[in-house]
Amino acid sequence: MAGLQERTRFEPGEVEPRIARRWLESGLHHPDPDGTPEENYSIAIPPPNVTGTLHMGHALNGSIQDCLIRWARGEGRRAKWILGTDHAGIATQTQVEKLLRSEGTSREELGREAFVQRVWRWREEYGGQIVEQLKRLGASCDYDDERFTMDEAYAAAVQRVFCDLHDQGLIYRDNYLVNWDPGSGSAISDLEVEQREGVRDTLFHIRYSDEVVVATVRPETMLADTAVAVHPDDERHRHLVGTTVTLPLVGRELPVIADEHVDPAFGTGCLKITPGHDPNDFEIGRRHGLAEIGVIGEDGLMTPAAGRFAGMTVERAREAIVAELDAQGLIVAREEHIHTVPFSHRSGRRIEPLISLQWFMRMDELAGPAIEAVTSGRIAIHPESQSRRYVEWLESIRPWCVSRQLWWGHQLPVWYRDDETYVGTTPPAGDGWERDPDVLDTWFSSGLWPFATLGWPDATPELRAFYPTDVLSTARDILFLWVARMVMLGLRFTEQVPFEHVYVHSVIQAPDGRRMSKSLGTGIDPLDVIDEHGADAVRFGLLAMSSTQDVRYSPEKVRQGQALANKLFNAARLILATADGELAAPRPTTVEDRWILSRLERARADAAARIAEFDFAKLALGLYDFVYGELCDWYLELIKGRERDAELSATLLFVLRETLLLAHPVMPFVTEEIWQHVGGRGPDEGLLARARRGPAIPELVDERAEAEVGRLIETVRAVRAWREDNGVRDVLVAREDGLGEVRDAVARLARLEWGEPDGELVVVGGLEIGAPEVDAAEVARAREAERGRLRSEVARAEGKLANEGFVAKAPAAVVEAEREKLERLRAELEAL
RNA sequence: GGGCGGUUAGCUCAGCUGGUCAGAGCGCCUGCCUUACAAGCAGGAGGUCACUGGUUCGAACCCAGUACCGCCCACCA
Repeated sequence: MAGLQERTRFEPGEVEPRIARRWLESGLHHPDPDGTPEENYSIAIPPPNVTGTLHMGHALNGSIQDCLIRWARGEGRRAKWILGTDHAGIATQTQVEKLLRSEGTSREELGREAFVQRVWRWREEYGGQIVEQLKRLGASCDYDDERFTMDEAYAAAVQRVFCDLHDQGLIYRDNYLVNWDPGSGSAISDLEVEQREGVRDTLFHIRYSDEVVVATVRPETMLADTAVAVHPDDERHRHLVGTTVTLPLVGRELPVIADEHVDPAFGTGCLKITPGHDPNDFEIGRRHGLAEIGVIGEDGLMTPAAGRFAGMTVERAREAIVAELDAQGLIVAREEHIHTVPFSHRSGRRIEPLISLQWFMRMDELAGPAIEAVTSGRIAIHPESQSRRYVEWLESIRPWCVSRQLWWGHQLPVWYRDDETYVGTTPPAGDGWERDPDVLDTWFSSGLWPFATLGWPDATPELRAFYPTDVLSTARDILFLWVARMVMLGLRFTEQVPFEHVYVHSVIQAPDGRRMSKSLGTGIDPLDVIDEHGADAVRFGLLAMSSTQDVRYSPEKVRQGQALANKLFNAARLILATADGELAAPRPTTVEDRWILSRLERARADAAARIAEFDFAKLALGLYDFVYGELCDWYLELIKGRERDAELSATLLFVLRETLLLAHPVMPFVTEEIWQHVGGRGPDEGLLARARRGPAIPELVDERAEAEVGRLIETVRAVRAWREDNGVRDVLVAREDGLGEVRDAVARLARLEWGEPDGELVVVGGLEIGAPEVDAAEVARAREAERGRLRSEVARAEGKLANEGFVAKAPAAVVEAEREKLERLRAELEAL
């Protein structure tokens, strides 16, 4: 390893692989399962899809979680970041099917068993890339204990939960209208449906009888109509209720029913009821006991129930039906209709609602406790505004369709024989049983994530030590899809909340405000950015960008992080070149020592507060401010002229150590690299990642030192600004004015000599400075400008104080402050 | 159709329960190779805080409305 002094720049490309290897070899990320969940710290990573690669969202969330985990380690806690990947049913199956197609074969050709084996093989080969990519980010997950939602033990937990819920009557099989996704050839849950706005369709007005004209954008579904509905209060149609109309093309008699759902103002006020292919109509149908006819099959073709249209595709059938209706003159109007239409989130295909025999999970009984966990505060959601969304969603929760017509996933532990159904974790005895081919919704298995990863249902040491977990950090879009379900299942099966805090982070948008997405070409690959700027820079940048609301990606923040890493590196070089000796308690001997220790103490307290409130942007930016604005700009400049002694060394090394520890959760690589060059580390402190932050020392906060150095800073700045304005570079003579301990420092930084100034006298930053070479007229003009500024400020303050309302109603302290300000301004004006 | 959030310097964003709150980083301008860092240092310019009313002694901050932008939820054919 090269010495620190030979390099003037922090080179992430050289340092990161070396440091990452040391961390991995050290085993620091794999804590022993000792102690209690209260004293330990754990986070279960939102398991990325096995097919996935690292995107900005992962990088942000990884930075957040690693920051929390490393912060906890710095407290000396056993910290476990539970790692694993999700088998991601539809996504993975789709990916492998695509591969098969390119090989000229297909899932069907292979058959189920071979296909599933093929997916496993695919996973061996290509899966889990993302885990390697997390290492690049510096994420200190527990790589020694990686899980997969299809692992044997995990699968057993899934089956167990399914069977238990079935035995408890919460899981049942039913014919129900589901969201059929023609893309994946499976039912999907409500949450996987995206309501797309602004879809243009033709609304056909079709005459069913002299008095009944209905409107629909899906004429082909008329074949499945089983009623016509009108609003019960609709005067125009009330007399029709109880009569029937004849369904054109089919000849079926349809009862006219009355239902509140019908909007009398829409179209003619008559609504065709198609329980088999429309969610609303399905509800109405169930209310009125109507027959449920399915004319569109799961294969996307018209079913035998469609009569002479059977076998046609939906599109063909529509054309044929419209043509026949036209021929009979039954289409009375066509108009363009713009409305919202459901699409599959997975495949992007338009949802085909149809009735299907599926497995469902009743949620009402589970929702209550999950709501209570949040309203009672046992689970805190950050930002708080998200908890209302969570509660409202749970309050109106509907049954969850958990079966999927896929091959890749947890196959249902269900067997059928004739009319018998068997549900159990082991196959039934006897012959003739056939297993249900369906698999479970991926979110069913990931709903068990925080405890199934730790070995549940067995009472493992890991479960005892790390469950419940502390924090669950995630993006907003899976609050319902995943987080709510973990809470429900966690409470049901472990009788504990699965985590105490939910942090909902922002979504990073593309710089132009669009979504970052591969298909839009707006994605930015975090690995590219790591290559270019380093992992510390990316972590800092993403944290600094993060917010409670969505933010645009800003490369400047990453560069700011890179600058900070470099700054830390160089500050360390200076400190280590200046200080010798060992790490020790600080023994401040000067005002600047007391000042930096005071500022450091505040920075540490501030960082702790930011972590506690999940404010990562302020954590990162606060760190930047401390390192740049205080440590480097002032303290390190102040000690440059100073004689080296043991006391200075002690303070420098103390400040360095605590600053590194403070910055480490945000920028682990550069801080670890520096640490390796600090002498006199303790026996357990070979790695910064393992070292413990020193305890808070409130006594280090020193208001007097802060005031004195504050005065110094103000004075130096004023003199520098004045020099710039007047183009004066020479050393100047100034009359010393009660600067006390900081007089020499001011003189050095402002390039002054104390003495009796002669020539033109200027007052700068409260000092009288002799400025021989300055143009007197120029000085006078500057002085006049300053006078003008002060006068207007004085006038403003006077006006305020002359205002009776202000003096009478404003708090005394505010009025007093205004008076003092006025005094000060007047004094300054006087001095000029 | 409901609900939520946003609109502050050229850009990306901070500004807590109203009273030095008009800020930061980047960009821009000026001057510096000052022996940790030129990926640096010092200094500077730049904003009617979306708009319109209101409340208040006082509003970027509170209230109402308007205009854009974004997100979530929703069964109107």
